[in-house]
Amino acid sequence: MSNYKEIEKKWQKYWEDTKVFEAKNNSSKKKYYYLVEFPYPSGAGLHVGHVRSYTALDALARKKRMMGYNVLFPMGWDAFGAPAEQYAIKNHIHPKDAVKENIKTFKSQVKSLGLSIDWSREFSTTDPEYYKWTQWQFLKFFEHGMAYKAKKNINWCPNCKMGLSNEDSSGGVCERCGHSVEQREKEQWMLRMSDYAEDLIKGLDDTNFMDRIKTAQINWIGKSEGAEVDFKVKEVDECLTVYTTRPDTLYGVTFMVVAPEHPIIDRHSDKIKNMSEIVSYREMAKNKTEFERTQVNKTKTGVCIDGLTGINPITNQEIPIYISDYVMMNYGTGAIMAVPAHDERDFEFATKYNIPIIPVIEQITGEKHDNEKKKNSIVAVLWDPKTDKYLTVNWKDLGGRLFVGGTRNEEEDALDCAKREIIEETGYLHFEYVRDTFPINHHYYAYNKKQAYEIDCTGFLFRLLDDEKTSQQLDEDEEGNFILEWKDKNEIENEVKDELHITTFRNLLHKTAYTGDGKMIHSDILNGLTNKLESIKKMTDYLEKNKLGRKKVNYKLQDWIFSRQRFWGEPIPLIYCDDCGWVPVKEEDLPVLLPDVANYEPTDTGESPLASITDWVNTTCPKCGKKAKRETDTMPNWAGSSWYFLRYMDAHNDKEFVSQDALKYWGKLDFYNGGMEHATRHLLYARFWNQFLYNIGLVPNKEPIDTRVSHGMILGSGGVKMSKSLGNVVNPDDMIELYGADALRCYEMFIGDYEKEVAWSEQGLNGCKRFIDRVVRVGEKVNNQTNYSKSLEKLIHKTIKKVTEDYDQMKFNTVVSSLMILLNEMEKQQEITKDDYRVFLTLFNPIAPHITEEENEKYHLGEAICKSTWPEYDSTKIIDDQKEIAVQVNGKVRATITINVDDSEDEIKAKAYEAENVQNHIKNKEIVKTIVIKGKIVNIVVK
RNA sequence: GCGGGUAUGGCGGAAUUGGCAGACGCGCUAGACUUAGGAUCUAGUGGGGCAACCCUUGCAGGUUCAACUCCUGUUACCCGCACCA
Repeated sequence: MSNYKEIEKKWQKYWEDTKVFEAKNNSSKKKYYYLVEFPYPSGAGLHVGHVRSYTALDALARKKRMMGYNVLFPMGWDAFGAPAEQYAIKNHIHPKDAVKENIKTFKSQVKSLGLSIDWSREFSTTDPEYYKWTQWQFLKFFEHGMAYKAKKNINWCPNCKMGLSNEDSSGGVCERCGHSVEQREKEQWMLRMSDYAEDLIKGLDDTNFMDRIKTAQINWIGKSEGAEVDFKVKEVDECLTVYTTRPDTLYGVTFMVVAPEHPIIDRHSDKIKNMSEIVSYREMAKNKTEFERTQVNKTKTGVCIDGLTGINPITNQEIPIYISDYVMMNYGTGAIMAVPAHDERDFEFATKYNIPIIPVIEQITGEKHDNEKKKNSIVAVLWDPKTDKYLTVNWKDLGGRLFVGGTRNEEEDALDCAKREIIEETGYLHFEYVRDTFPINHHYYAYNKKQAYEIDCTGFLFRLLDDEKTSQQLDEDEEGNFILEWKDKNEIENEVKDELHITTFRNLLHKTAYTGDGKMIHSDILNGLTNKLESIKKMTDYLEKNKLGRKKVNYKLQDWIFSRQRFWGEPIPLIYCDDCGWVPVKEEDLPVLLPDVANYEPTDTGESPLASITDWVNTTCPKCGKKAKRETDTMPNWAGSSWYFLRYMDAHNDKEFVSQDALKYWGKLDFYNGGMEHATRHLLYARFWNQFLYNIGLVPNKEPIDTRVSHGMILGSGGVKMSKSLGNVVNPDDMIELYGADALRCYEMFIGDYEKEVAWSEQGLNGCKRFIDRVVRVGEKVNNQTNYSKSLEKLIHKTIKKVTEDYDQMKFNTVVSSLMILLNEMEKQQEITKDDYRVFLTLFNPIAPHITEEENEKYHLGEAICKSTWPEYDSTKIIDDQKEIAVQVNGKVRATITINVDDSEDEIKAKAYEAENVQNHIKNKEIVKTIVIKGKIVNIVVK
C-alpha cells in the first residue's frame, strides 16, 4: 500500500472541483449518452460485479469525451420496493432513513472507483421531487384509459404478505423470499400493456439490442397466430369459443376442455348433472399453487361435464366437454378444442380417459414420384418378451433388414392382414395384438417392377406367446430370398435402414401424438393437402365464410399488474368518491407524499399498510368536494425505473418531468448497460412506458434506447456464484484497500470477454497491480525529448489503432494486453521520450484514470489527460516493410521466410522454395501448385 | 419440450474474420540479487519423442491448397421460457 490511496483521493477531488465530467445541456458538441442500470442501494453494498460494468462504461465515456463529445454519464438510485422495506423492518428503522443510509455507503463506494459520473444529476426514485413525476405520468395513463382496476386472481406471497406480478413469481415461487405463491382474488390497478404487444415486437427493429435480447423479448411477448372457433353447445343457446393455432386439425377434434374457472360452468350450473364433482375439482385446482399447477410432466386430471355437449361446427358431431387445469383461463379463451392425434397434451388426456383419437394428418416418408400406384399395406413387428427381441426379415441385397410387411386388399381389415402376413412369412402361430400406429403415407420406387407406389401403411406390434410354428407359405418371389432373425432394439436402430419400417418401429415403441407436418386425411375439404399453412388458411377462410370462427392473433404478454399492497412505493395518486368514482389527484397537489408513520409493516389482510392511516386515507373529492378516500395501493418498483433515463436529461426540473428542449437535445439513450436478467421485464416495461409517452406526444422517440449491452457475471473463484452462504463474496472495498482502485479496474477489464461470465482470481488482480507498478517504474526512463522514439514508433501507432478499435468494440481485455505488449517494449529501451510515455498513459487512462493522471503530471507531459484529446495513429507508419511469413508444404508449416512488402509473387515463391527445410520436403516430389497469399502465407502442394 | 448461448494448455483467455493455434496475464520450473521473499530481474513452460518429426481448439464426419473459424451430425454444461392450445 503505497501512496495509491492519496493519488486516488487527489484526482477524485480534482475532477470534482473542476467539474470536467458535468454534461452540458446546451452544447454545440455532438452528444452521447451512456448509462449503466442504476443500482438498488441494498445494505450489502457494492459488489465486484457492479465494478465491472461501471468501469467498462466509465472507460467508454472517458474515451468518448476525449474524442470531443458532450457525454452524459449519470448515476442514481432505484430505492423503492420490498428489499429496502424488508431491510428497514429488520433493522427497525424507517425505510426512508434506511435508504438514505444505504445510498450514502453505496455512493462513497462508487466514488472510490473514480468514475467520471456527472453527480450533479443524481437522484433517487424515492425523492418526492422525482416520484411526483412518476405519479404524474401514471395519471397520463389513467387519463388515456390505459389504467384500469380489475378483480384479478393474483399471485400472493403469504410470507412477504404481498401481491406479485407474474414476472415476480415465475416458477410459482416468490422471487424475493422463495416461498411458494398462492392465488388470491384482489382488485388491482392494471396498465394495458398487452395493447402494445405488436408495437413492442415491431419497435425492436429500431433498436440495436443484441439478438439474444431481442429474441428473449419476442418470446416473452409470445405472439401466436391462429383462429377462434365457435362450438355450439347442444343443451344451451350459447357457443363455446376456443382458440387454436391449428384449425387445420378441426376434423380430428374428439373433445373439448375448459379451464376450471371458465364462466360457462357457472352460467349453466343448473344444466350440469355432476355439479358437485365439478365444484370439488375446482376447489382442488384453486388450492393448488401456480407452481404445482404448471408442473409439466404431472399427470393430467379432469372431469367430464355431464350435461353440456359440444358440437363440432364442421362435422356436427357431438363431443364431450371436460374441465381440466391443463387449460389456463388467462390465455386465449380459456377453452380448447382437443385433437389428441396431433397434440401431446390432448393425447395424454384422451388416453387416460379413453376418448377416441382420430388422426387427420398422415406422416409422410420416402420421396414422391410421378405416376404412383396406390396401395394399402401393413408393417407387423413381432416382439418376444422372453428375450426382448424383435423379429426382422433380412432381405440382404434385395432390400436389407425389414420387418414383416405386406399389401392388403380393400376388403381386408388391416389387423387381419397383419396377422395373416406374420403366419405366412414366419410360420409363428401364437401372438397377441399390443398396439398399432397412426397410418404413414409412404412413397417408394420398386426397381424390380419398374413402378412407383404411394402406400398408406399401418404398423402393428404383436407379443409372441410361444414358439410353436407351422411351415411358411411363401410366394415365388419370396422363396429363399430372406432369412428371419431376432434382433434387439439397438441392432434394429443401426441396421434397419428403410424409412417406413424404422419409423413404424419407433412409433410402435413410443406411441404419441404426431405433431409434424403431413398429408391431410379424414378431413373432407382439406383431404390430400400436404402444406400446413395452406390447410390452415383454407380452413380459416371456410370458418370465416360460414361465420363459424375467425382469424385471431394471441399474445402471452398480459396487462401489467400495477398495484402493490405495500408501504414503500409511490402512492397511486387517485381518490375514490362514491359519486364520481375514481378521480385523479389534481396536478398541483402532486406529489402525493407517503405519510410519516411508525407502522409500515405489511398486513395479514392483504390491505396496504397505508389503509390504516385514516387521516391520510380520508380526503375530499377533487371533483365534487365530498368526502372521499385515497387509493392505498402503491406502485411496483418497476415504475420508477421505467423512465429514469429520461429524467437524467433534466434531473432537477420542477416544472416538467423533463423539458422538451432537453429531450430533443439528448434524444435516445445511446448506450445502455445492464444485466441479462433485465432483458425482458425492465426493458419491456421501459419500452412500453416510453411508447405510451410517445403516442401522447410527450417524448420525441418511440424507442428510447439504441444500443443495449450486458456484462457477464463475476463468479467466485471456483466458478460458482458468489454468495454469503458460501462465504466467497469479494468486497470491492477490500480490493481497493489492498491493490488500489486502478488495479481493480484494470483487472476487471482484463479478466475476460466482457459479455461472458468469469471466475474471480485474486492472483489475477495481483498481476494487474504488478502491471501498474511497472507502468510507474517505466516513467523513470522518460528523457527530455518529444516525438516518438524511432524504435517504438511503429508499435505505438499500431497500439493506438488496436486499442482505439478494441475500446469501441468493448474488447477491454485485449486493450489491456496490447498495452502490456507496448509496456514490455518500453521496458527494453534505455530511455523513452515524453511523447512515448504520454501516449501510453492516455491510452491507459480510461481504465486506470488516477495513476495515469499522476504520472502525466509528475513528468510534466502536458495538460490533464481528462481535458485532452484522444491520440491518432498514422496509418502510413503501421505498414511493415519486412515481414515473416510461414511456408507450408501440403498444409504443414515447414519454414518461415522474411519477405519485403514490395516482393512480387515470384520472388516470394523463390524464397519459399529456397528455404532449407522446405527443400527437404519438396525434393523428389512433383509440385502440383503453389499458393501465395501476399503478406500472409505460402502453401506448396506436392505429390 | 421450446428458445438462446458456450466448449481452445494447469487456469483466465488471444487469434487481423478461412492463412504460423495458444498473443497477454496468472500459475509453475530453474537461475540472479538478497538476512529474508508472498519484492524485483533473467530464461523456460500445450502433449509425445534422443531426434527428424508426430499429435492437439468437446466428439464424429464433410468442404478447402489451407478450418478454432464454414457446412452436417452429435455430446456436455449454462441461461431464459414453459400444460400458451
